[in-house]
Amino acid sequence: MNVDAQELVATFAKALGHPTRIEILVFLASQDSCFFGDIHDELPIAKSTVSQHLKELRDAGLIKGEIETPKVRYCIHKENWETARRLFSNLFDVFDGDGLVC
Amino acid sequence: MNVDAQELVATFAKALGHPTRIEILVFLASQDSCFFGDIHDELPIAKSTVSQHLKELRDAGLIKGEIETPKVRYCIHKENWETARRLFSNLFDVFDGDGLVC
DNA sequence: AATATTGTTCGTACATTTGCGAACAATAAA
DNA sequence: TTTATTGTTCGCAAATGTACGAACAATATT
Repeated sequence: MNVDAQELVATFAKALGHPTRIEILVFLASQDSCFFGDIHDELPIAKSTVSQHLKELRDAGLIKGEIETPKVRYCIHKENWETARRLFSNLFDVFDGDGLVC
Repeated sequence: MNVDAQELVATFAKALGHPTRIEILVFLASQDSCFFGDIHDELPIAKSTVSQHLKELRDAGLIKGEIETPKVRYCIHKENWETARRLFSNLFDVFDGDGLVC
């Protein structure tokens, strides 16, 4: 696990570090249809706040948003999702849990 | 992945969401000896800041700290580490990547 | 052209995070 | 008892995060 990988996993983790964003991701993963409105309907918060959370997930690379005027379809960013899966897997594997004094 | 699990994974993710904390965890995982001073020596930041990061990791349950006067030994919290590993694994598994329009 | 629909962006308020040095507490050593 | 060692806690400053409603932009509908 090199420094770049550490920074990347920290970036992903930061984006995952809010319950609402986890909820959004789980919802996206369960849906074929994933317009902004569908996501907003699932959540008890203002649409501007939903939009902000989506932007953070997008900036981190975990989701994609494409305009289908006048709607916006959001979805998991497949490639980066797999990258994140692998990075977290690697992170948790750095500790094997045996042979250490602690 | 129920709501409790989602909140817990968000808590873990938040704690993991800083490069310094990732670095600390990777270092702890690689060391038998893991006193505060050893961690501080690895990092280019003030000891008060290191202490804060350690507190966040401890509050999230990812590490344990035990006093061995006058030092403090830190280490991975094995059980919670495995819990986190499983939760992240479950999270990434919610998206199978096939059969979705996105 | 006026209106409706869908989301984003803006402006604001408040809370949290990050970082530092100084001060402190607890024990060990001189 | 004084001094040194080891970390934590405090107080502060600056940056970032969270949430809201209002305003806006882009297109579709009437």
